[in-house]
Amino acid sequence: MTQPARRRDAAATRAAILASARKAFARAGYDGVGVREIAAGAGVTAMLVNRYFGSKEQLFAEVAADTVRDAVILSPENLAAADFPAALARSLVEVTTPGATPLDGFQMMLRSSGSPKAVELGRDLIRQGHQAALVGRLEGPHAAERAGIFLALVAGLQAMRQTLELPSLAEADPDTLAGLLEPLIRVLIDGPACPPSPPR
Amino acid sequence: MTQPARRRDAAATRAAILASARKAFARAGYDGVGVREIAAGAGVTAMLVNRYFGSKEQLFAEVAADTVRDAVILSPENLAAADFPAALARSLVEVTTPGATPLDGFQMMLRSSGSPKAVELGRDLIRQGHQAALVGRLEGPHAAERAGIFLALVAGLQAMRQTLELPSLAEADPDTLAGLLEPLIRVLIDGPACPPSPPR
DNA sequence: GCGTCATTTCTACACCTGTAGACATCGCTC
DNA sequence: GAGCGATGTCTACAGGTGTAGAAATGACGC
Repeated sequence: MTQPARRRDAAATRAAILASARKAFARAGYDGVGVREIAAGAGVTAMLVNRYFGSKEQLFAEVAADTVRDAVILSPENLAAADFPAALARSLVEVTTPGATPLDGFQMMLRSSGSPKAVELGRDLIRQGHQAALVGRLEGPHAAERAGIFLALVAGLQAMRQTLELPSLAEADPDTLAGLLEPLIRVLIDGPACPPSPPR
Repeated sequence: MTQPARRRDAAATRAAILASARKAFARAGYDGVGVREIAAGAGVTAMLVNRYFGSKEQLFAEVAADTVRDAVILSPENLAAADFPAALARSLVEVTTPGATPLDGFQMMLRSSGSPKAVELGRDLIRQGHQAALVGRLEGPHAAERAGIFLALVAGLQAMRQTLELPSLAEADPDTLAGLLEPLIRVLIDGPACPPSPPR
């Protein structure tokens, strides 16, 4: 199964454990996966996991921090996009597509939400990572709340499309979905442009 | 601790177990709570739970079905409201307020999303319960997708406000939040009224 | 008052969990 | 080639899980 090419390489082993853990945590959540299973996915023994990361909890913390760092929705490209709402809508659909799992961070946190420690960790990571980046990009009042609503939309879509696999969203046409989401996000970012006064 | 008033009452005992399970599942998710804990909350023994419900899984199924039946967002009053989007926004904020837990169904499903069986159950319940009701109320194209997006918004807000307790949403002013959500929901329900062509 | 059945509890069993300590083995350096 | 530290495995342990069967205890009808 696991290629025995790497015989004794601490860095590679560590990375293999991290990768296996990330996949496993995203699939089953903190409580849903055991250390032995993670270790088997990396081709090592359970004890080695604790030897490298101290404990399952610390391993989870490291994985969670990685997922936040690798986030793609609020990437520099998107944050600098000319049409910010459109870029967000497109990324949002891509990132929550059932098959692909480029953004496993949110799903991992949602699936781990039964564990208080995982929740606490996730709150801090999301606040310091995603929310801060988005608030910096928003203008107008209630930036924090609006950023939070956007993050809620991300989390909810992820939950409904990837975790719960609600058919109407999971099997929807990506372009249709993006087309429906774009005006929503536009309202959230630019404000309800139309009722008070037609801009431009 | 638990009042020994009820000595031998099958119906009351069953109800007590259901209530305890509902609270426990909403708090910690399917995997996060044990049968013994649920039983203790109802003042009985663990075995009685299995005797009444067959297994932990069947107990969860019954609890989940109850929460869907008791849902309040898509209540008949809201579905018949003159200003549908406004009513939804108001209920949405109420229902996802951190302290109160009137809608524990979504939170329960989110917290239980590590368990495949719980997920499958939740998908069917949400589809047959909430989504069907909302689709029936929507006009225009892509009603299923739009209903799904709204449900995603509900789930996401619940996750961010009650489960993760993201400060910018959990501690936000309810009226501010409702004011921000209303135009979003309006776009989702009435369509982007302004750019293409004023309907009606 | 007593039999009888529903209601409840006790004991127990495999199984799984995260983690600790002792042991083995590989690979580099001198 | 020998030594030695790093790297990895084995065995084990408490504790917890859901669940099955047997035993006991209550309440009701005759």
